[in-house]
Amino acid sequence: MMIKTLRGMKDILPDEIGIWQYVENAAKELFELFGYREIRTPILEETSLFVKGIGEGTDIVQKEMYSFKDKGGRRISLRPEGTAPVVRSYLENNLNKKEALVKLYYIGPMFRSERPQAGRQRQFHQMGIEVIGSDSFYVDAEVIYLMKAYFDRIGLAGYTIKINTLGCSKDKTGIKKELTRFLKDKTNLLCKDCKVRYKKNILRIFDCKVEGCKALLRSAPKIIDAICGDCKDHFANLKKTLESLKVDYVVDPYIVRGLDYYTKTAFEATHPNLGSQDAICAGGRYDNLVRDTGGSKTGACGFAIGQDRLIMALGSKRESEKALDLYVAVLGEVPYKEGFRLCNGLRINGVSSDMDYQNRSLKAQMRQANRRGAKYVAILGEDELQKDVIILRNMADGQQREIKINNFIDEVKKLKC
RNA sequence: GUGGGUGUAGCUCAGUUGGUCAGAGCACUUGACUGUGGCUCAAGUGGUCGGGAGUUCAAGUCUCCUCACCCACCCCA
Repeated sequence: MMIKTLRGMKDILPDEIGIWQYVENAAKELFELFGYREIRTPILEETSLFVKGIGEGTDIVQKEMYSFKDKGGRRISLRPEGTAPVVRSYLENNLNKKEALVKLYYIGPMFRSERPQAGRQRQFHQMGIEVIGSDSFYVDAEVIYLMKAYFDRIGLAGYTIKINTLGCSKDKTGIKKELTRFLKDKTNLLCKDCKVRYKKNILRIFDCKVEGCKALLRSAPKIIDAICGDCKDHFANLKKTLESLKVDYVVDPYIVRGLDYYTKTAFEATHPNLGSQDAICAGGRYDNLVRDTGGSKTGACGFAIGQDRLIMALGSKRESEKALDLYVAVLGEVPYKEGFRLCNGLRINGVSSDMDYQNRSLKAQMRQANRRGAKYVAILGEDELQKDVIILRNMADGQQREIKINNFIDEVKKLKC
């Protein structure tokens, strides 16, 4: 039996790499215009980093992490997300000592051992940004604005930005208590999943799609009513700032991020081209993560774009096959030798060129040149070699002319300019 | 982890109630055009019908098991 990729893991082939390079290059350019600098952290980390950061009770930690012991008996995990590693690196390398506010971005693969489906793989790719070192709502606004600016820049249309606030950690525990009290004698009305959520992560009940649960929650205490004055102001200021930046958003009081570290602002962007996993980007503020990872209390905010889903939403396949400048067609042993030398000479002079390595007929070589999108074909056979020339054929109009072999590379270079 | 669906050529897919069912289109190779691409025409190379058991004179087709993929749930980017 042939060895195949692991479940939920995919090869990205040359024919499909174009769109990946496009979205990555656009991200790098734009993120840097906004003052973010790239950081690359290891794919393997100590398991405890994620247990502390994402939350012990979350599904990601409980059932989705690729965790194992290395030869030294250390418990390590493939990273399931990018924020905790970035925060770890921020602290380990004392980035906060160099600058009060640190703005970072990353692009890379993440791993979660879930059952694959549309828009979900076990190895997936995220492009994320993190701003560490500020409590200001302007940071939240910048992060959301950058997300929007990025989508616009790559030509993505039809997305929806949803925002919400979860309150500070004190508010979060308060809401959980209130909701527990409210649902205490009504748990029998909840769906099967929500009964589990009631015990495990009660805020997620807000997210339930079952009608009975939705109806029940209409009379439940609202997060926005339960949060403190500071958090209310923060959210109000954020909304005002987004409006001044002309960011269209909807307030969705039911988005509740599944990672424990989120506080205050939570947001996501969804797109209708996707299946049921329709979030292409999600993020928010995480004011406790730096402290929980071993640093001092530090405000922070960021987002992660699901690159695989983003590409799905974009739909278009970008041509990745670069057209060849010139194809060298040869006939015979000696011309082959000379053609090979010229072909390589062109390459190091900035002219993309290639040739046949299978001793095929001229017809076959011409066909190949056509398929490769070659603008010119150089034809070299015994006859030409005797005359010390090479035929240069323009593939667009079929015009041919002879060029002295000694001048060939220079002549072709001129055509490129 | 739990459901449902689908596995036939490199790709997209036909294949009737088990009995010329190993097929088509595209792609690829070659030729028509002895050293010149695209268009046309012709020929050709591609398959343990996902894998394994079973029923039968006979299985791509029926039964069971298994694997993979897809979709959905949980959860999430």
